[in-house]
Amino acid sequence: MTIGDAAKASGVNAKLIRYYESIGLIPAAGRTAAGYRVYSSSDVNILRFVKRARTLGFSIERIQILVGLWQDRSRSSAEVKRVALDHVAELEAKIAELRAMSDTLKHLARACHGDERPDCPILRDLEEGGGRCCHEAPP
Amino acid sequence: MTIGDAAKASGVNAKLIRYYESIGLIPAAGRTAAGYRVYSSSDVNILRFVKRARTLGFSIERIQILVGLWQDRSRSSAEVKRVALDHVAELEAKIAELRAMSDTLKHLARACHGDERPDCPILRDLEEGGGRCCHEAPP
DNA sequence: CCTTGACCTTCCAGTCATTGGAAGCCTTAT
DNA sequence: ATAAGGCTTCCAATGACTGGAAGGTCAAGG
Repeated sequence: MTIGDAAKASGVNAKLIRYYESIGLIPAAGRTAAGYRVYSSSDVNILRFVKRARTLGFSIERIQILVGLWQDRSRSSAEVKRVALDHVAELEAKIAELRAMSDTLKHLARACHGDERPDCPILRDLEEGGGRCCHEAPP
Repeated sequence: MTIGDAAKASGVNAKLIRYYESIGLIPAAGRTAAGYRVYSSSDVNILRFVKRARTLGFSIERIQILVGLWQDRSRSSAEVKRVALDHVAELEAKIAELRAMSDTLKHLARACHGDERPDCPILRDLEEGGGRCCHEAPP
């Protein structure tokens, strides 16, 4: 299989396969006499594993660890679970951060007339730093 | 005010202030005879505006627009609201994406014993591409 | 045999919003 | 006079790709 075939079979872009090889995420592929990379079906399996892990938002660094555990027959499921739960914790933290941003903005947007007049609570919040809110009593 | 004073007053790092100037997000500061940047309190206000907008997750590109609308006395609040709601839509899309990742992983982690044995549903999912799930009947 | 087109190769640059460092000038205090 | 600290510029790196240029290789068709 050439890199194009491996790309089709794995769903990972040929360019990205070369990149993954260059950073050491996947082992260096064999070569033909002309220098073309050659892939086996087990190489494609690794690529698919990586692709699925990226879909679940794992960083390249953690995927390195997961691939290592995957290949290690004497791994403990506890190790895998810990890597996964560390990632879940990061995802939840990010979600909470975005949730707070979105809720604040939705609140401000609801208070904004959205007409031709210039008066706008959204800009007022940005101007004042969002320190206080319409629902809070002054100190 | 020097750039260090403006940084303290606005909460924006001096390095970042220079960067914002270099990309044209904020107007170029005046200079002393020796070439030091000089800031006024209205410059600090712009920096605070930018900082607050970044805290709400707006991209630099959208902040350019928001700063423009903020300075424009003949703006309509509808324009501001549209920029804000576009951003909210992006935030919500990102949240949904991360939510799906997190839920899938939490589900897999719950099914994982997390002990010394190598058997692990998380790795099985990554191997198989997550195409099917333990709750689904085979075709 | 030659050309065309579709592959493959490497290397370099750009994305986004910062952050870090190096080398050198300016100001203030001792 | 000198030391400390702040200021200046420019270059490089981050993560995870993506794009393009310049050139080598391969199979089919004329």
